[in-house]
This record gives sequence, C-alpha cells and structure tokens, in this order.
Amino acid sequence: MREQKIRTMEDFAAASGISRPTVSKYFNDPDSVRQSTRQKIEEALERFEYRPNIFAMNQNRRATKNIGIIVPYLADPFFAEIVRVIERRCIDAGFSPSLFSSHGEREREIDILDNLRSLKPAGVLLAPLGRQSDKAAIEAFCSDVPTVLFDSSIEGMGEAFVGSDNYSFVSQTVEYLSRTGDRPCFFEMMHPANPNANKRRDAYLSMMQRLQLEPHVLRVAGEGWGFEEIGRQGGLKLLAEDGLPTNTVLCSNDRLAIGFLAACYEKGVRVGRVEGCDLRVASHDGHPFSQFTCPSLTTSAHDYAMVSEHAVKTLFRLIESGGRFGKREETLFPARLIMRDSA
Amino acid sequence: MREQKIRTMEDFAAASGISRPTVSKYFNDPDSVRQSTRQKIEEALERFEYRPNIFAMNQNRRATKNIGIIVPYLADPFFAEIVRVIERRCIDAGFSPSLFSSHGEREREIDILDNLRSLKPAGVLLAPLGRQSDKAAIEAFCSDVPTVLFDSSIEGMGEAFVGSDNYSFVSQTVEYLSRTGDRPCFFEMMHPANPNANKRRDAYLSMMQRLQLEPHVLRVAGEGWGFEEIGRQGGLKLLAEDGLPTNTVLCSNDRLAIGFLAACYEKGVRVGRVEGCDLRVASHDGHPFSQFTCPSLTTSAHDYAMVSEHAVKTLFRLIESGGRFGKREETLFPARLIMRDSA
DNA sequence: ATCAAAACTTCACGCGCGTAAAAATTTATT
DNA sequence: AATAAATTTTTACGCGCGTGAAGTTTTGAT
Repeated sequence: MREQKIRTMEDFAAASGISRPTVSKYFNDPDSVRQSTRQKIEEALERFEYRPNIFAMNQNRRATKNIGIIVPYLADPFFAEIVRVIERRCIDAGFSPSLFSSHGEREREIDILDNLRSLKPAGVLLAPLGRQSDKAAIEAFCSDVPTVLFDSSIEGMGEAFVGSDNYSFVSQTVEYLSRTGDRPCFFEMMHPANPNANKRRDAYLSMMQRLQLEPHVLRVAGEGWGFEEIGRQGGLKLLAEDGLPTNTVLCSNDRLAIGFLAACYEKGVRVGRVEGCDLRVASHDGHPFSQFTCPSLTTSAHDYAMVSEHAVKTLFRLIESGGRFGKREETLFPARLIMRDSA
Repeated sequence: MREQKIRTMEDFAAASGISRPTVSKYFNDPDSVRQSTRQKIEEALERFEYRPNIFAMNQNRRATKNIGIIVPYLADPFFAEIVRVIERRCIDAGFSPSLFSSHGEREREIDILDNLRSLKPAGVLLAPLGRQSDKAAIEAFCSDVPTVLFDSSIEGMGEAFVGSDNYSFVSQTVEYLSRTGDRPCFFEMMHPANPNANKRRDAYLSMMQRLQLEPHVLRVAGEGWGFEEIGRQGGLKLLAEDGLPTNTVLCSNDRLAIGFLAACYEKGVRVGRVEGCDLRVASHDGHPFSQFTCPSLTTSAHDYAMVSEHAVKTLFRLIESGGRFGKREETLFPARLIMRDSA
C-alpha cells in the first residue's frame, strides 16, 4: 500500500502533510517543532522509512552533527573501552561519531586531523599521541575545530582537557607499597610516548621524598607503542644483571607491567605479596587485561566511566557554547587502587 | 602573496588555469587527465592548498570513495591490528575508510549497517558478530552494498569471504600436541559467539578420529565477549573438580586460553612442556598478547597480513566489477603454529 | 601537412537540502 | 472575543560540485 517511492524530503513532506522547511527543521532538532506536527512527522516516518541525504544535509548546515574521536593506539583495549562509552553517548545525543586511530604514527595523526577538518565536525575528542604529536598541527587544528583533549594533555591546547590525576595514581600505589613492604622502585621506559609517564615519575619522586624514602628510577630502553615487549626485555635485562635495588617494582603503566611479569615468570622469579615470593609488582591504569596476568596485577585504575563521561559532557557544553570556552578547562579524576595478587 | 581566498573549485580552477570540469575530473581520478594539466593542477594545489568539499562531492558522485570497516569487538587487539592494515591499504588506494565497532552488541551492529547505508559506501568490509548477528539485516545490507565478509563467515552472505582455515589451525595443534605428549582435550565456551568456534570443534573431533584418539570436549558456561573471564571461571571450576581427562588442554581461542592460564596460576598448576609441569595448554589465533602470558602461549596463528591484505584486494576487485561477483568467493588462509612454552 | 582521436573548454542543469523572508495559520494570553 | 506570540506555509535562492552536450584545441600517428 506504499503510495510511491519516497526519495527526497520534498516527497516525504508531501506524504506526511507537512511543509518541507518544517520537516527540515524537525530533522535538525525534533524538539523545535510543535508537538502535534512532530507526531505527524514521526507517524509518516514509520510508514515510509525515509532518511534525509546526509551529504546534502551537511553541505548546507551551519554546523554538522559529526563528532570526531581520535585515539593514539587502538590495539590498546584501554582506548577501545573508552571509545565504546563515548560513541554511545554521542549517538544518544543525536551526533554521528567517527572513530580514528593514529596507530602510534605521527603522520597518521596529522592526516587524520587534516581529513577531519573537511568533515566540518561540530566537535572533536582527541587523545593525542603525546611526544610524537606534531604540536603545531594540533594547535592549528584546535583553533579551527572545537576540541576537547583527553587521556593525554598537551600544554594549552584544546578548549579543555579531561583525564586522570597521575599524582593520585602514584600516591596511592607508593603509599600502599611502602606501608606494606619494601620501598618501591619505579620502572619506566627511557623515552615515554606519553606525557602522563613524566607526571607519574615526578609524582613518584615527590611521594618518596614526602615519605622520606630513597627513590630509585629504572629506565629501560625502547621506543614506540609496543610497551609489553619493552617491559619484558627491560625486565629480563634487569633480572639478569640483578639490577633491582629493592624487592618492590612499581611500573609506570600496566602494559609495561604485563611485559615485566612475563620476564619474571621466564626467569622463575616468584611475584606476589605472600610468603615465598621474591618480588612485588604493581602498576597504573587498570588495564582490562590486568586481572588476567600471572599473578593478577595490583594496579591503580583510571575511572574509565567518569573520564569518558565527563569528556563527552564537556564537548557537548563546548559545542553549545559556540565552540569556545572563556578559558581552558582541565579536569582530572582520581584513581582507584585495586589490590590483587602481585603486590 | 596569496592572490585571494580559494573557496570553491571554481576559484581553484581559475587560479590554476584549468577549467572546472577538468579539475573535477582530476579529483575523481588524477590519472584521467593529461600529464601536463595534471602537473598544472598539482602546482596550483601546492600554492593554494584547496580541498574539494567532501559533501558536495559525495552528493553528486555516482559512487563515493568511502569504505566501511565493521568489526565485532574493538577491545580485541586482534581486530585492532587487522584494522590498522586495512585502513592503510584503503587510504593508499584513494579511499576513505570509516571504522565501526559493534562492541559485541547485536543492536549496534544493526545500527551501524543502517548508518553506513546512507554513507553510500563504494564497499564494505564486514566482520560480523556471528551468532548474535541479525542475519536478515546483514543479508539486506549485502544486497544493497558491495560487501566482503571477513574473519567470521555467514553462510552465503556477502560477495566474498576472507578468513582463516579453522581446520588448518586445529590440525596443526592437535597433531603437535598428540605427537609430543598426552592427547589434547578441547576447551571451549558453551555458546560460542562466533561460527569459527564450531568449525574448530568439528576440526578437533575429526582430527582425533583420524589419529584414532579418544576426543574430549570440555564446554564451560558463559556468554558474551568477555572470553578471558569465561576461560578463567571455567578453568577454576574444572581444576577444582579435577575435571580434566588428560594433561593437555587445547583452547578454542587465545583469549579463552589467557583466562585458563590465569586460573592455572591461581591454583598453582604448573603449565608448560618441560619436566615438572602438570599441564600443557595450547590454543588458536596468535593473539598479540599470547607471547606475554605466563607461560608464553603455544598457539596456531592467523596470517594477519594475508587475511587483511586479501580482504582489501578482494573488495577493490569487487568495486571494480561493479559491486557483484558472479559467484561468492571464499578464501581461507592456513595457520602457522607458534611453539612457545605452554605446550 | 593531414586527419582522427583524445583532451579540454564552455555552458548548463541538477543533486537534495538549509535557510531566509513574507504571508498565513494556529496557539496562548488577557 | 480580541490580540499578541508562536508556528507553519509558500516562495525562492543558493550550497559546491558531478556530469552531460557541443564546440574547440591539442596530440600523435600517418
């Protein structure tokens, strides 16, 4: 009983008995039309299953409903989890999220920003590569497109930053470890990809000072995003050289710790907090896999839900404010210590 | 010294001294214009950094240059790795890939297909959820949009399927395990999310028969995409009940094995192939994390590179063929056994 | 130099929809 | 019932580009 093929908004407007400009208004914001006409349109929508041409829409709209999501490294389940939450919120708010991963490559990040620009997004959630990022490119992008940074901050860029408080991570682990056993030494990469790593080291040093303990930073070779392998190689080297100053190792992040634990296992070093163990290992992030390491990893976890939730809310607020905040906002969420078997 | 603002292709054509239709032709395919004009355009392109409006382009083109990539579960690094390769190939071929993850949810997959339709993609690479997928929705989608399935096949859908040969996985692990030790029992989920799991079980049974060994399938409770936890819980239960008929466990996939290994560690069961070990554990997939388990996991690995490469090539061929093949193609790549410490 | 093929230019239309302005209608307020 | 306010309809234009037709120029082979 379908009258005729509905192809354009013109057709659909005729079929629903509403003028096209009003229908257009409805699709832009269903609440902007009178309740009764909204009902009529939605009835017709069920009868004819028409969808406006997305390209024609975006060509003419002042602002699109697109939202860009950029993460540095999708093979890290940490980001996959955050993306899942963010996508859902965007869709629920009537936006179309587009997901991009820099895959740890500087050039990819630049290209993504470039392509995203032509999508004329209403806003962008950007977790930058960090040290590898082309600062100038990001700065230029942020001045063109309303952008909220998350996970890893770059000084002064974006209208807002939402992330975790690195000091909170480290203070909890250091406090816990030093209270329940030997003082922790800090295990990290020589050239961290991410500014969070630097903040964590600083936090470690300051905490140790506060507790009047001698700090010890172990920096292992390796670059790039293959953290596990770097942690493993570094661990093997340290264990072979007997290079651990204490029997408690605090890793900068969980992926490094996963590699370090693998090294310990290979070398027959028993990790744990119970009697008979040689070493305690703890870490930071609350990585999805941290509960399946051997032994399960004691770690200080991001508040994933809060970070992603707040990042999205901030972006929505930014969009509503016309793309600019008066001054850059910075929100940090505290971590939550998860005590498991490794320390 | 920038003469004036270049906003439209009209402006750019004037600035480059080429007519707009020819410029348009160039952007559609740079090789479709004479070498000398191509050069002129590209010179102007550097001077003026103009980019055509993507929405106006796509609105009028017969076929867009968009390619959709859909994966069932992005938190699995397996897919993240495949996506990385596929994206790169698409970009190099002049396409714009859009990435979507169903995040293990049936409704998300349906929505993605729905949204993707209005992007009028030239082609789609789809790794379906599997058992949870809405078969009718996928079938309808495939009949509208040129689609190549990968990773997990659905009988008869899509113009082609590219994946790994499950029999190859299992035959290698079973052969190796039974040759070097006790016969393997097969560890899997009660209700696998993915048809590959069924094929692997069948392959196990047939291999065991061929080798004249008694098969033993252990099916543990659990649904959804949290394989590690399912493997862990199942492992704990089996170990507590002393429910293992042999001292060799072959897991259906690596994520299950990661959980199973965690259970073994918790229970103090020593896994490995060397003397003094209680149990051997092997698995399938070649998961990026499988080398960091404790002990490192012996597994039969996908040929990631070949699968992603061939999937992309097949899609390109499909697009060039006008979106239809005469008959459905199915390409399976063999696995490669990676011997590590767990078995 | 000749000529056909290839490539380009000019001209023109249309894609599907956003949006502005003015007129007509409905709703809310007193 | 009268009036103001809110909403919708009518009308019309334009977004930036793809594409076709017809005419002109360039190319490359003879």
